[in-house]
Parts: sequence; C-alpha cells; structure tokens
Amino acid sequence: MNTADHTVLRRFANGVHDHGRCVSGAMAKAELACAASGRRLTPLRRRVLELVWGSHLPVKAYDVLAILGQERAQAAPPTVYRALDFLQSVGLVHRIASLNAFVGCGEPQRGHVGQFLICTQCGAVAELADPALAQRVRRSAERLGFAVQRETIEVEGVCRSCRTSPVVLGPSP
Amino acid sequence: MNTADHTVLRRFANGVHDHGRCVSGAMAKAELACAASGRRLTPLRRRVLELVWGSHLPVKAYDVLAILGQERAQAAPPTVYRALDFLQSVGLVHRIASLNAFVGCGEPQRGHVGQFLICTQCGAVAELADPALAQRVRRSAERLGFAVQRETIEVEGVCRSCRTSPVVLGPSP
DNA sequence: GTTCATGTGTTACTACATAACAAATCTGGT
DNA sequence: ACCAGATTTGTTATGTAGTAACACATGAAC
Repeated sequence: MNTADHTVLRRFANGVHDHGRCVSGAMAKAELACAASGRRLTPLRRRVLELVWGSHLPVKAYDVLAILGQERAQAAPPTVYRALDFLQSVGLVHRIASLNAFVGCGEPQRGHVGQFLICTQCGAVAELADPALAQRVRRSAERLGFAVQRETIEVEGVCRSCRTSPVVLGPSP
Repeated sequence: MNTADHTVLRRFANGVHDHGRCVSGAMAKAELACAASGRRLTPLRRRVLELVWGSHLPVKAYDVLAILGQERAQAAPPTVYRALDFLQSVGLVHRIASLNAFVGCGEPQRGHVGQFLICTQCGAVAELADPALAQRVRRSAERLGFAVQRETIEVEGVCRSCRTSPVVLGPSP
C-alpha cells in the first residue's frame, strides 16, 4: 500500500476485515515461537493470548480477567498477569505503558523495538519496526554516554481512517 | 562537554553538585512560566513542584503525598494529583509513563517532545530535546497517514557515570 | 515412579488514580 | 466594600492496576 509497509508489524484495523484470520494467524505464529524457544503455550496462556487478540484495541488486564472469570471458576489477578508476563517474555504481546494495556504482537519472531502508534479517536494501536528510527534514538543517547537497553516509543495521534471518516459524536452547533 | 549538550533539558545528577541551585533555578523559571501564561502558582503547587525537584530521581505521587502529609494536616491523593496535573499543563513537570512517576522539567519554556533517558542502575532521568529525532518519528508516522499529536520516547539503559563507576552490590564470586 | 522444575490456585495486600461534592478563596465589576 | 462567578482546595469514597507469599497440581527427566 505504501513504501513503508514492510515496517508495519501490526496494522490499524481499518475497515472491515476477517478478524478471525488475524487471530488464527497470531495463534499459529505463537505456537511456532513457543516451540522454537522451548516454552510451553499452555491452554491458559493460549486463551489469554486469544483474548488479547480479541480486537485491534489495546486490552486491559482486568478485562481479560473478567472474561476469563466467566469461563473458569478460578481466575484471579495473578492468573492473568502471570500469563501476560509469559507472553511478553516470548514477544507475543507488548505492554503499552501509557495506557496500562496490552496488544498482541504481529511478528513475534522479529526484533522488538517497541514503536507504537496510538489513535486517540478509535483507540486502535499499530506497531512499527523502523530500524533507522531505533538507530537514531540509540545514537542520540550514546552521544551522552548512555548505553541503551530498551527503547519505548509511544506516539499518540489520529490514524488515517479516523482522519478521513471522523467519528461524529453529535450535530455541530 | 560535548556537541549535543544543547539538547539536554535535564541532566543526570552525576557527581556532587549544589542541588539547591537546581531547585531555586527551577522555581524561578516556574514563576516566570506561570506569570507568562496567567496561571497561578499557589503555595500548594509551589511546594509540590519543590518536592518533585527534591532529587534528580523520578518522584512518585504518593511519596509527595507522604511528605505533604507531614507538613499540613489535610493532604489526600487528589491534593497531589491536582497539583501535578496543573504543573504538567504548564510544562513544569513531566510524567514518566513507564515508571508511574514524575520529574521536573529543566526548560519549561521550550517545546516538550518528551524524550527521556532512564538509568536502570541509579534510577536518574535525563530529558532530551532532539528536534531531528522528533521529526524522524513524525515522518515515520505520517508515511502511514498518521497525524502525530504527542510523542513519548522513554529509553532505558545505563548512564555514563554508572558505566564508569558501577555500583557494586557485593564481592564478585 | 520418584524427583525436580514449572505452572496454577488462592488469599491478601500494596500502589496508582479519579469521581463527586462541599467549602474556601480569589477575581473583576459595580 | 460588596457581590457574583470562577478557580482552588478539602473530604470521602471508590475504582483501577499490579504483586507477595504460599499451597497445590502437573509435566518432564531420570
């Protein structure tokens, strides 16, 4: 669609799409990623990952907990947070610090620099992987003698579809 | 000290320094910034700003509350959060999302792109203003049709002084 | 099949943040 | 000085996010 698409790890859910395919694709990649690293994708962890992939919106831990609680009698905060910690450690989900929420990762195999675009209109989150940008951050920090371990870039703004077809909340005065 | 120093809005508190001057300087700038924008720097807000500037480490809201509670009988969470909201709106403090903590801003008058270096060893936070980097982020987002409103860049790593004189927690085995 | 590591259940708690309304204080106009 | 409206602060209560600690269960490895 444009020249930078190869850097997009996770798209905005613009327009109608078969979200079931998003989910099943993500689950398949998750199986592979876990198998490759010898980690166990248990039923619980699998289910939590599915719930995080429930939409293209970031998902709150306690929302996951609420749904999980309907499905199994025993579900407490640690149940969810432990699963999320695991999924993060394998690179299957990311935590968005500015939202206290989680999103599924579209490309768990690739490096994770943590670049996110957050639409303030529809709430959807896209993930980028722009190595040049990451490199730019690294150099800027290293000029000050700072050794970078992890970069978090969270950009708020309005996504394309919300710009072209903005949500109207009521008649303008 | 190096060619990029003009981009440093807030330094790591490396080595001994007269922190009283940091604070008094910040308070003077705060008075100016508020006067310029017609906002009121009340005694309460002033005191909260001083407490945030208490060190070069990020400060938690409830730590501010604890100190404030010793000084005045009436101090509840809203007391602190309202003051912090005000100070943020004037650009006098920043919130570090990944830490749930606050730091004073070294240059309230200048644009605030929100670029932070967080040392995982000593906990100190530096603030940068690298317009080229901000521009790079903006362009990367705009290629996807995304209109940037606010950029948050929080980089974890090890600062220069912690690299050169690392904190030793015990004898190495 | 016993052992050890890993995963999950359970209870309790700590930390972070805001809603809603009441009281006090400041500001500008007369 | 006085009043009216706006802003700031006090107060109570509640909502939201995340973790500690320990018990129990399950899996893999020998």
